[in-house]
Amino acid sequence: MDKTYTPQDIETNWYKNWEEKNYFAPSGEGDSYCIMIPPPNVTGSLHMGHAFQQTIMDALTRYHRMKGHNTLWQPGTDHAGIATQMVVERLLAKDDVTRHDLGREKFIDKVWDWKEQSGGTITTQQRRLGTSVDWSRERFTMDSGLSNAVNEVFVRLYEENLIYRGKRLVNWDPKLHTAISDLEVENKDESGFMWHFRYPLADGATTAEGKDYIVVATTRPETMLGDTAVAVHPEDERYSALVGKFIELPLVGRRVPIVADDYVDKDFGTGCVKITPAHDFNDYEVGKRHNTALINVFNRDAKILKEAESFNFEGKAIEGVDCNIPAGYAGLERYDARKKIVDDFDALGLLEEVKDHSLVVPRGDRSGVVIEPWLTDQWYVSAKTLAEPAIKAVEDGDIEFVPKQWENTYFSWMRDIQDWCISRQLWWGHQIPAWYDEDGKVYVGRTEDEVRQKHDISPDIKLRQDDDVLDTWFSSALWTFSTLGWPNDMEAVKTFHSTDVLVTGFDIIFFWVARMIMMTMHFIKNDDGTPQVPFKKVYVTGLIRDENGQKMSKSKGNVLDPIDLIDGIDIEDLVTKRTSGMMQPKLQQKIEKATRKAFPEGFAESGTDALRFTMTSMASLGRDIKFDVKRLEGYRNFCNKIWNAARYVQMNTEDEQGNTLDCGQSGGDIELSLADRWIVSRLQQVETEVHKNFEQYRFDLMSQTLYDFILNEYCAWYLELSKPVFWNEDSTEAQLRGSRQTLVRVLETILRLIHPIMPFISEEIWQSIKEIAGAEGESIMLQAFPEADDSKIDTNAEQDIEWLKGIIDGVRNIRGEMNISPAKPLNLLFRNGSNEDKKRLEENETFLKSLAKLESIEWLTPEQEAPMSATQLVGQMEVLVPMAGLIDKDAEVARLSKELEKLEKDMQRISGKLNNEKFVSKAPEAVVAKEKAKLEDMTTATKQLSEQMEKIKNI
RNA sequence: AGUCCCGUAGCUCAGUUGGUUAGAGCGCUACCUUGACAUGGUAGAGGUCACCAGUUCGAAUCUGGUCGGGACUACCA
Repeated sequence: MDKTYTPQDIETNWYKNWEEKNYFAPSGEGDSYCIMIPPPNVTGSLHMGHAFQQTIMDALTRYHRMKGHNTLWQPGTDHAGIATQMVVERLLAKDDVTRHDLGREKFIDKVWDWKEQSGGTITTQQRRLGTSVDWSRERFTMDSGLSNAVNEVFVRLYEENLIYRGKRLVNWDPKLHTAISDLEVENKDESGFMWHFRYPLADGATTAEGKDYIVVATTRPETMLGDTAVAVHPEDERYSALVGKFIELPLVGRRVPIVADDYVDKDFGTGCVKITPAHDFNDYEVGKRHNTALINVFNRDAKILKEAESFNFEGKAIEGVDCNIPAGYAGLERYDARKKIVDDFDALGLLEEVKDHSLVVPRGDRSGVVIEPWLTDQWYVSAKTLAEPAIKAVEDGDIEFVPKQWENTYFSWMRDIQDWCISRQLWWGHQIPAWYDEDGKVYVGRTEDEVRQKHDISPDIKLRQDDDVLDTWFSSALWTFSTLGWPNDMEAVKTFHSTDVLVTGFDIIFFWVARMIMMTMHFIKNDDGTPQVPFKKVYVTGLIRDENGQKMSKSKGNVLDPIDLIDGIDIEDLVTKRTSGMMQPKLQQKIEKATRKAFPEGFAESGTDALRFTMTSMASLGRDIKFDVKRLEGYRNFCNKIWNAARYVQMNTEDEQGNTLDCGQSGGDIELSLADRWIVSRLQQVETEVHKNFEQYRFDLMSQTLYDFILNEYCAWYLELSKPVFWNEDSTEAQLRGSRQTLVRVLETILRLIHPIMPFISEEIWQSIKEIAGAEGESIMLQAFPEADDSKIDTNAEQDIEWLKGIIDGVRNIRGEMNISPAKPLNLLFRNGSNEDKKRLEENETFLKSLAKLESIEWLTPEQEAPMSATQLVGQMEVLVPMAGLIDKDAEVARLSKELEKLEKDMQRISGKLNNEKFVSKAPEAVVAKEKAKLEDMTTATKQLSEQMEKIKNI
């Protein structure tokens, strides 16, 4: 092994080796265990969230593989309809070409070209993380197999009347020219205005107050061109006489009825609401109840039409409705139209008031523009039916969320689920398998041929396939079974479905998790016809945030690239990376400043293992993670520590020529030291703990357990305790063999324990010690995961070590507080010890002398006068360090009084408890006994220490 | 408006069914190049567990409320 730990030297090599040897593929033996990767967007690159989630998935995968399961971690990417189309369009725009110039087919070819060239970015990056996914099974949502599954699902749902087509209001993105689902709309608080308009009453009607107009308030004046009613509350006395009468819509001149509807809030504004059913979701419902027309005034760019279009609620165009658009409006963009409407009302004296108003504005999550509710023909999945069993599965515990509170989120959405608009007016995606004849009649089938056959359509009748494609999430919803070969090849489905756990973020519980549950349960059934869930557990991770708790985003310039943390990056490159492509110089400066302040030196190389360990150590449940680079540094040092511990092991299991020494791998007498028995005992407990942590998805606790054991027990104590054995010329062969064997086997077990989290360093070290550890095999990743053997738990050894540590810590404390050089050997005196103490000292004198750096140890009899000493208590036993020439009197007095003060405080608290009648009578006996024992110990300790202090004071 | 989460050391966080001397990492202070490791070691300082009330012999932990921070959903034109 090299003297220094350099992760770069080992990581990529081992990954290549594993992948080439096909270790990631399922073994074909044992119970199956399967995780489906949440398919990253093919346009994407690796971010901290991926690193976090994939670390967890890989840890689970490696753990189960080592436990002997037939383990599959299924990789792949999704085609990201809008995002990908936008990327390619942007590239084309550089050459001044639009997708319309190319036409649909050529454009799609371009997208595939792009995918071939750049779509692999994220999978290359994933390999750097050490992910043990089965690359031979990699899938892409636009692959023929998955596309086939999409078609199949669409056709079957249509045949079951669970997919339908209709003219409805949708969330229309006027920039991208496509419908989007309600989930893709981000509602943001923004400030705007509330305009109060006077609408003149028709036919000479007047209000109760005698006015010849009523006042409506709106935040979107431009929609008034499409008003088809004015609504008031049925119980609003101010207006009850007007219900059934009309207003005359200003500018337009249309007669519009006044209707009563309890959607209206009497107390809000004037209590009168203009109703524009074709441009507002609430108004749509009101209009429907009163059977008004739907009047659309916008084109797909959200510009005003020359003439409005009228429809009924069946979506049919209707005649006889006044569709007049006043002069000067046609072609105006919606905000220009708004301004003109307001100006025109003002000019007519109909603008009563303008107020500042904060409102919620819907924006497209991709385009960022304001979404327009717009009347179009779209395809929908009727979700209610599908949601029912999906809700039940979680209620019954067939699917469990970890942590559980996310089930609330899931239920609240599912119980009020809306139909899902699945058609998108894009080119990149799964084109909807529906065909229209020349009369516009629709036929749905897997292929055009199937449609013709089924409906007996002669070849000379022209059929045109629907132009639209399906929402990307529609194909993602099939991910757990489409990737396994459904519907054609069911073998892998039978083996691996239901999958075991889904690891994902809460941000896509609705988008993906819920829809996957619905689709899967509808299509995948057990032999007895009961639905199969897509996964049994959903482990919901927190979000990774920046050092200030902000969400990471490119536009904020606060993203961390996991690869930069692994490889390191200097500050100049980091600044360049974060500010490149920024349009605003001001923002650029701000980001540069913040970056330089947060990371003045950039990042040092940490390696994948350290990053992964950092991820798991922060993975507590139900909490976002403020990523702290300092933690990463700490765990990089931890890796270094493991590396050096392994070097120590190697140095003590080889002679100077590099020949391996006898570690008992081929038999021979073995004698174990106290330290050996202790570390083996502790190891069993750690193993049990790690299994438990995996079961409960407590990767943070697992990391803590491993960190603590490796650093504070194996390295800090055990390795030190092994030195006296190896350095003692009197050690027997059996003793040497015993300690060497323990040393190397515990290390080997540690490596297997950390392997799921730190695959590279564990493999690298394992390879160099496997033989002396008596292990066989090509790779640590195929070894068995350690299982605890309770018969190796040795309570006596643990207590003896505690005793030993107590003395050593005591001496170290005196050295530290008294400023005695660690190099100075001390003469130690013991007094007031029990037989147990005496026995322990006899057995462990060499350990003590070596670790506490002692010259000599002597017992004093109780009556023997001790020289002036610094004192520590171990139980009742006094450990004395004579002061002559070493110890400052005042310092020792200060140290003792500090100690006494602490004791006093504790004693007060405890005796308070014990004097409480109720505590003694009601608390469990064991608790009372424990408190009593404590108090007794403290009383003796106080007595001993204060006597000691008096003596020193009186010198 | 509703639902949920969080508030523990200077910072980032653990603390599993109520009983600990409330822990870890980083940072800080002092000392130490000792034959795995200065990417190290040893010792130390640092917390009225946001606040109030209640349940209990006993509360960081359970209940209710207050304050503060955050997330999601739904929104009144």
